[in-house]
Amino acid sequence: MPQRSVARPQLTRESVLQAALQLADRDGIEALTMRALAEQLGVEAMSIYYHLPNKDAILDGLVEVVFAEIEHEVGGFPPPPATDASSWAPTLRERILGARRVLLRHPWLPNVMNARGASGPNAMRHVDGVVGIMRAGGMSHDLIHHSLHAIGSRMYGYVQELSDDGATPAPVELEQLAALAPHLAAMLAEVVHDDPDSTLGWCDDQTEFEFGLDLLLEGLERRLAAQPA
Amino acid sequence: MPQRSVARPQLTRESVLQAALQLADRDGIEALTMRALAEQLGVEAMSIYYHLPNKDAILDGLVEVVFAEIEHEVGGFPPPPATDASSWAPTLRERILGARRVLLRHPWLPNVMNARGASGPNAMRHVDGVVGIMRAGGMSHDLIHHSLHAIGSRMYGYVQELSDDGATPAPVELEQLAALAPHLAAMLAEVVHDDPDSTLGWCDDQTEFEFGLDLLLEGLERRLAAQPA
DNA sequence: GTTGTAAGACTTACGCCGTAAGATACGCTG
DNA sequence: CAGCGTATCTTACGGCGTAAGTCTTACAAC
Repeated sequence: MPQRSVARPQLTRESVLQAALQLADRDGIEALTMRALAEQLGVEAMSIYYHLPNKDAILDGLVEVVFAEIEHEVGGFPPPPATDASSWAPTLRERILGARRVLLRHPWLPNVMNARGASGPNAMRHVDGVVGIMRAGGMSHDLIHHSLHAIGSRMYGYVQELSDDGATPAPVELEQLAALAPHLAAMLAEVVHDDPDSTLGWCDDQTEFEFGLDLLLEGLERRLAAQPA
Repeated sequence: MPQRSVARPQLTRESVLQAALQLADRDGIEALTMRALAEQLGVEAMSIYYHLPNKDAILDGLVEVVFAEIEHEVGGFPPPPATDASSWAPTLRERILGARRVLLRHPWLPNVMNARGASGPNAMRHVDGVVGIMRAGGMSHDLIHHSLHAIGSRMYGYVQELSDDGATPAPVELEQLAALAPHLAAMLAEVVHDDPDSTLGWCDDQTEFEFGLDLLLEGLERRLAAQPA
């Protein structure tokens, strides 16, 4: 009846993801169902499956789309080479605040990342940029590693420190990673190598948790000491 | 046929919650469906609804059950009166690590709290204990307020700093809260009062976010300075 | 032109989910 | 024995993700 004219795609992976983003922003992530998404696209639900294999792929795609938005917000993921070694902290601060600005536009995203992870290329390059900034400031890979855990909640707007596995990258994956995120790959290579029993769970979650906790407690003690009596 | 003998309850709110806890721990939170839970209890799904109004009530109940477990782990929520004002940080540290020990046994719980919140009495008394510890250390209510936001992710194993509303308690609720969580209520009374436009969203999320972020960045700068060259 | 092929949509249906509505079995009190 | 409240079961509905198969169209080869 509606006289659909061609078989050239009006539906694409990109248009689906963009519609999904709009729908989630407008009505919340729980309103993002295959049927609702199809309706927004003027199409039947099953038609989406030609372009994306399942709903999880849509969620993963959304994470990547938002990281692309973050990249634009912070002016590109490979940060400009630092001219001043002491400027790493303000640089990092601005980068994290920029990411937060984007996440505030998509407040449902942290939950999606929490459920599905954030291991696409854009997310990786974001982390890589952070590692690069810290590296330019003179931090060791080991300290950077701890720092990533500590600021994780600020980078992503959430944190799940209770993960049961550290998601050890296989050596093969590590090579692929090097092309995409060289700083991150270098850090992993060194930190994993240092740990003799690196079969799995190469992060000691308890240690990382206490590292971040002590950072905060020390800071609070200084704030307390500076408090007007 | 199975000759169920009595109408005296074999099912209770408590037995349902305990079975739900077991099921979530064993098979993950996504396996916690009304039908699976009923089967575990040797009962039909709809029978559960006599004791709990819906599934969300079960999730809320689980949060409270786990906070009771935390209370037991840390030796009671009203912390013992501090003998030494400088001991607040180690006391708080131990309390947070204790909570983490419990959350590690129920790794699905942070996600539930993220989705459903943690506003039951046990959760409130937990926060109240933390406020009490900080208060005994000499912190102002204002500083305590900031600190709660900063350590939120450590207290709960997660953080959702992107909430859109600050959940302003109505004055009536505040009275009820005072009975349950006096330290927390005192803090809220003061902090909310200080803010002239306290109609809703009395926390400035951006300020709180930057407070916690700067705590971490300063700490990392000190770690970097202490790093062997 | 006719026909083959494959892209890109649609149709139908299945097994899950939470739960509304109501029926049923039992013990207790009059 | 009648009636009532309690606790459980039965049935069914609408919505979910998606497996399987079908239909329409554009285009290339003859």
